[in-house]
Amino acid sequence: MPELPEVETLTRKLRKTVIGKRVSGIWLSGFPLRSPVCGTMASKLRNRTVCRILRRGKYLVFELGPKAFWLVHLGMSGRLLYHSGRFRRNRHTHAVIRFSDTTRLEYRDPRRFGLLASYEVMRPDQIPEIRSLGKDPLSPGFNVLWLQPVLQNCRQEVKSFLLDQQKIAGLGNIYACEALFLAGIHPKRRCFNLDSKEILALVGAVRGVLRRAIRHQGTSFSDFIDLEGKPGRNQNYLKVFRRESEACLRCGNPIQRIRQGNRSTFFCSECQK
DNA sequence: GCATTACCCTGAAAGC
DNA sequence: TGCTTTCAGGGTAATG
Repeated sequence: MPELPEVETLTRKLRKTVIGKRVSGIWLSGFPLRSPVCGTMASKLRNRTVCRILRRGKYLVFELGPKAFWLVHLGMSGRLLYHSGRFRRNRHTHAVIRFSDTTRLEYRDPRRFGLLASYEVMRPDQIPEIRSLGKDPLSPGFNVLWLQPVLQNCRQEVKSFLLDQQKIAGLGNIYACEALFLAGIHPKRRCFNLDSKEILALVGAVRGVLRRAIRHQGTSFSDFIDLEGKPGRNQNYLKVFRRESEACLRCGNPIQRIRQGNRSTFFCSECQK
């Protein structure tokens, strides 16, 4: 399940691999993903050169010259794989970008929750999906000064707040659970009830879990692998996520699991108040 | 207007 | 062993 650290890991590897390459052709499966993939995408991007690759929240944005952007979201199970030799498409391959040097970039997505789209806009922030995103938690603007008034006006449970991409862009279930544990905040606490000390702890915890995960090249349970097919290592460092009934690494009490908004939440009822 | 819920999808795991 | 059911979760439309 690619969240910010996994997409950031991919972005960094893609920059080293495909920047400067010219697209000579695009193959599309024709299957719909989160929404249908527009067939004109291939003609819009053909003969263009990848000049910049950005990450915004969990989105990858490829800039291919003036007024040509390729937007990629990996959803739950999406993968981007780089091939310098021969490879076989499988039933979950939904796009293959062929470069003029014969290397290829393959998009696979078994559950088809991802998104592929092209946009003719001047800047990435004119792409609707990007425009609606909230604050990037690794940006300087993600701080107590910004977060405190936002939380004060919000009645949501803090875990649901952290998953809301229109508020904070890039956190998913794994890192929301981990950040709340690190900050010592119960996931069902209402946002407006958090005090300034807790908000300060939350800002630090969110940044901390994301930076650590990027250092470990992302978290891999079953889905995430990088450009060369290698898994991340951060699953070995998680404190609560998918550790139901196991001992809390801080106090020894069993980790609990509850359902919140159709998602599993893992937490320690002793350490998180 | 805001918060919550249901739905899309397929592979893996659990249950029978 | 093999079939059926359940679960996982990101984003969004529908509902409360």
